[in-house]
Amino acid sequence: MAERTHVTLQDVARAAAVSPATASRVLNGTAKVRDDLRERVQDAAGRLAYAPNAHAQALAGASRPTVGVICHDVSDPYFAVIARGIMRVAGDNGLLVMLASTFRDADREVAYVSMLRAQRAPAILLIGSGFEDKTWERSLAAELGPYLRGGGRVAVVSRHRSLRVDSVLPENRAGAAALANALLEMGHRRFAVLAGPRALTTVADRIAGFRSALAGAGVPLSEEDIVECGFTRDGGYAGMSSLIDRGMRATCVFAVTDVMAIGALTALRDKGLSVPGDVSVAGFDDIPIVRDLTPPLTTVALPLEQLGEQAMELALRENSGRRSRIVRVEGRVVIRESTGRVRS
Amino acid sequence: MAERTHVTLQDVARAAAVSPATASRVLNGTAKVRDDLRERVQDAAGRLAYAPNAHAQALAGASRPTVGVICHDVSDPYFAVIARGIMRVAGDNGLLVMLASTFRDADREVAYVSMLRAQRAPAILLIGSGFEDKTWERSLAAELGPYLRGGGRVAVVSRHRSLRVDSVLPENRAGAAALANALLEMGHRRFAVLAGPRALTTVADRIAGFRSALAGAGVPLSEEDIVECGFTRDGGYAGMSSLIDRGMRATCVFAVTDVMAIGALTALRDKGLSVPGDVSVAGFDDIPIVRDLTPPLTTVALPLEQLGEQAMELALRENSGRRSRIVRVEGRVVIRESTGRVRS
DNA sequence: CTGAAAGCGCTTACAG
DNA sequence: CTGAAAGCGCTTACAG
Repeated sequence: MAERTHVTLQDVARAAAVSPATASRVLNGTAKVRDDLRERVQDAAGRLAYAPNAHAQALAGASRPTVGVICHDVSDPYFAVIARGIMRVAGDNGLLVMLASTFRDADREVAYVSMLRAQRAPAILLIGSGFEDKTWERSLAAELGPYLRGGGRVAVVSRHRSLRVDSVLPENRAGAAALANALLEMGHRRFAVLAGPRALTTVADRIAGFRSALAGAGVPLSEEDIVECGFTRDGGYAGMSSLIDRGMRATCVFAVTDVMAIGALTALRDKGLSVPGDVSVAGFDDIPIVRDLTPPLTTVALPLEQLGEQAMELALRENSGRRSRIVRVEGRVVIRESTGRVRS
Repeated sequence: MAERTHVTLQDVARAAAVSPATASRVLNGTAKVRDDLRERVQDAAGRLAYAPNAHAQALAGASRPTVGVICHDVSDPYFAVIARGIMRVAGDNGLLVMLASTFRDADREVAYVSMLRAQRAPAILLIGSGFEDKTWERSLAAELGPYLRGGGRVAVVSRHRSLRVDSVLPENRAGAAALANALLEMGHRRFAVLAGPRALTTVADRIAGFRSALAGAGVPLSEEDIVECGFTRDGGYAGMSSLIDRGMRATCVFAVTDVMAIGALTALRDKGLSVPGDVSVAGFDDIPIVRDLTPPLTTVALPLEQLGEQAMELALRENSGRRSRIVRVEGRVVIRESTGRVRS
C-alpha cells in the first residue's frame, strides 16, 4: 500500500508563511485575519488540497457534526421512511447522518454504539423494536449510560421503555385494537395472525392489542391461530403457506407488519387463493409500497416520517427535566381492498 | 448541557496504579503484561466504563475499522440489496459500515466524502449512477484524488468511468438490448420508454441499448416515445399517467428501472388498464419486490448483492497495477407475467 | 491581529 | 515486562 501521507495544517501554514494558529483561524473563520494573510492561507490550502484531520479537530475540542443512526436493516421499507424523516430534520440543522444495519445482531449493535461513542458522535438514534432480552439490554445500557453522562444524546423509536432514554413510541396496542374492531365490524369472526418473534416488544404489543379487542367482542384468538414466523417478507410468505397447508379456517389474516403481509399476499396468490374473495389480509405500518400491491393493503397507518423527525428532534432538544421523555404516536386504520365484508 | 466529561486512559491507569502505556497494552492486547497488572487494568476499565477516544486512537496511528458508503437514497430497494452485499463482505473482514444518503444533492455528496476523508476512513464506496455533470465530477475528484493519494481506497458502482477509480459496472446497454430483443420476439413493435433524467449515465445507457436493438429490427423509437420523468416510483406513475392521457399507442412500455415500473403498473391499474392484456410492462434491475407485484414484473436481472460484494472486495484488495480496475457485470432477461405476446 | 505554547487522549518506539 | 517521553494534527486561551 502507498505510504499514507497527508497534507497537514503545518504544511499549509508553512506554504503560506504564517503560523499554524493563523492558518487554523482562516480555515475555520473563527477570527479576523488580515486580508493578505487570509488569501495566502486559502491559496495554499487549495493548492495542497488540504483536508483537516477530523480526529485531530475533535481531539482539540471542535464539535462533530455527524449523528449516527442504528437500525436493524436499512433495506426494510419501514425503516427507510423513518430515516427520511431523521435526515430531513438533521439536514435542517446542518448535521450529516450516517446509518448502520445490525441485522438484529446484538453484538453488532453494541459494536456500532461503542464506535459512535468512541467517535464522540453528538447523538445516537436507535430505531426499531428491541428484544425482550435482559443481557442484550444490559450491555447496551452499559454503553449508553456513560455516553449520556459524557454529554451524548440518545433517542429511540419503537424501543422498549426499559432503556430509559428519550423515546418515540407508536401506539401499537391501540392501533392493533382499532384494526381488530374495524375487521369485526366487517363481519369477520375467525382470525389468524402472522406474528414475528414474540420476544420483540412490537410483536407482543400488536398481538395483545388485537387479541384484547377480539376478546371484547367475544371472539377468541387461540395460540393455534397465531403463526410465529420470520419478521420479514419471507417470514410472511412461509407463515401464510403453512397456514394454508394446515387448512386455514380464518376469514381474515392479520400480519403484524406490512412487510410480512406482502409475503402473505404472494403466498396466497401462489396457492391460487384470491384476496379478499377467499380471505382478507391486513397489515400494520402503512409503508409506501402497499399502495402498489394488488389488492392494495388494509393496514394501520403510522406517520413513519414523523417518527423519525420526532426522534431527531428529541435528540436535538435539550431535556431539561430529570426523566426521559416519551412521545406517543397514534396509528390510524386505513381500509383498502385487501379486506372485504363477510357475506352472512 | 451537562459537562462533557469522559473517562480517559489516564483515569484507568491511575485507578489500576500502572502507567498509561501499560493500560493501553492491556486494553489493546498489543503486548504481554503481567497477569496481576492486566487484571487490575481490566477491572478499572470495567468499573469506570471506559471507552477509548477513537479520535485520539486514530491520531496516534491506530487503524479505523469503519468504511463509508454513499448512495443516493438508502431507501431505494435497488441500493438496499447492494448494501447488503457490501455489508456481508465487510462483516467477513471485521469492518463496520456506515451509510449515507445524498438525495442526489451534489453538495451533500461532497460533504460526506469530505467528512469521511477527514475521518480517515479506510475506504469510501460510491453507489449509483452519477450525473453527466463536469462541475460535480470535478469537485468530487478534488476530494477523491487527495484521499486516494493519502492511502484511502475508493470503489464505485454504476458510476461514470471518468472518475477513474475502481468500478463495478452493470452492462446496461447490453441488458437493455437483450430485453428489447426478447420483447420483439414476443411480437411487440410499438414501444414507449419511461426514462429518468437523461443526464444520468445509467438512463442514457439503458435507452441507448434498448433503442439500438429496436433499430436492428427496423423498429423505430422516436423521442416522442420516450417520457422523461422522475427516477422514482412516483416518477414512473406520473410518466405512465401522462402517456395514457395523451393516447398511448405502444403495446409495450419499458421503464428504465423496476422502481419506476412499479409506479407505472399502479398508474395503469388506476386508469383501469390491464397488464399485460392492454399493455405489457418491463423494468430493469430485478429488485426483490417485483416478484410480489401482480402481475410479477418482466425485467433485466442484475446480481445486485454481488455488485455490492465486488465493490467492497475491490476496495479491500490492493490494486497492484497503475490503472483503475473495472468489473463488468451482466444482466439476464427474466420474463414474467407483466409482458405478453402480441396476438397478430 | 498574530504567534508560541499548551493540551486534547491515545500509541509506540526507546530505554531500562 | 514496564514506564517516561515523544508525537499524532489540531484549537484555543494567553501574551504580545
